Amino acid sequence: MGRSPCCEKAHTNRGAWTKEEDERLVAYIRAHGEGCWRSLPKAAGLLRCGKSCRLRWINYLRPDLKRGNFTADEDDLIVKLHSLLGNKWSLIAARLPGRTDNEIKNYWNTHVRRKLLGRGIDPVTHRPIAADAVTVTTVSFQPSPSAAAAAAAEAEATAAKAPRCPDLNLDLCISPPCQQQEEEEEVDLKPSAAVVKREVLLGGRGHGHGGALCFGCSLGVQKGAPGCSCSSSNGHRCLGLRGGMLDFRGLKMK
DNA sequence: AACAGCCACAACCGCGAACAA
DNA sequence: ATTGTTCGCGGTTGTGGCTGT
Repeated sequence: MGRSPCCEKAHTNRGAWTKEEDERLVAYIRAHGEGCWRSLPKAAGLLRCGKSCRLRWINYLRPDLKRGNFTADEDDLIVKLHSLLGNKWSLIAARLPGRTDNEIKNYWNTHVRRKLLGRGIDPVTHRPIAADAVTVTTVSFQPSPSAAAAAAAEAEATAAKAPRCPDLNLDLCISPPCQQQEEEEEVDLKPSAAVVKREVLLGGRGHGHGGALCFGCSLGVQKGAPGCSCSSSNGHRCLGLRGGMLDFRGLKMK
């Protein structure tokens, strides 16, 4: 059947946005709010596809964007979150107020990656490059809770032997945006106000839940099972993966 | 001053998930 | 249950600016 194109390319502008286009887009969203990107360009009088408008708004025009250089704290947090989440830029961005996934992705590829390589750390595995020849345990998730628990146990055992990020607390809790999470020794994962608005995040579209997520839970361990220390009543839908388990990096880091 | 190479970032593309009909 | 549409994500590309020769 074939996939229908996202827009009629023949009649849309492409490339860099002009100031006028920006102004039109901002004015329209101020007046009508976000949403229905497909019809937005026409309604706003823009010769752009909806996708392009969405990107432009999210990555550049949104009023809550921070812009400017990344701070050392942000830098550090990006590294930690990347070691935990991999290339899940949207999830990482959700924890950095005022930053977009695209911005973080670019920052990672241009600065952080190089910095880690310079320190002799593999930016993919977050391990010393020389140690990469040693076994790499792939954590893959199965629907069976017991298998997931086994995977979690294996992952924890592996982490104990060769932590991917030595200063990373693997009992890290990742909580939905509205979650108050102030536990000791936790990475500060407070959400941005902008992010709160987004449904996606760690609860899936419109399916957020209020519990904190422990590392075991994020690996697919059922609530209450050994290895789970979170307060969620929904053990599996951690990290927004509604239909199944988080394929954590076997879930391969590309 | 002109050119080449590099770098950073904005924008695009393709795919999968979610949702509606 | 199936099919089509829309949205969001991650990878990749294009381009403008900067620096060195």
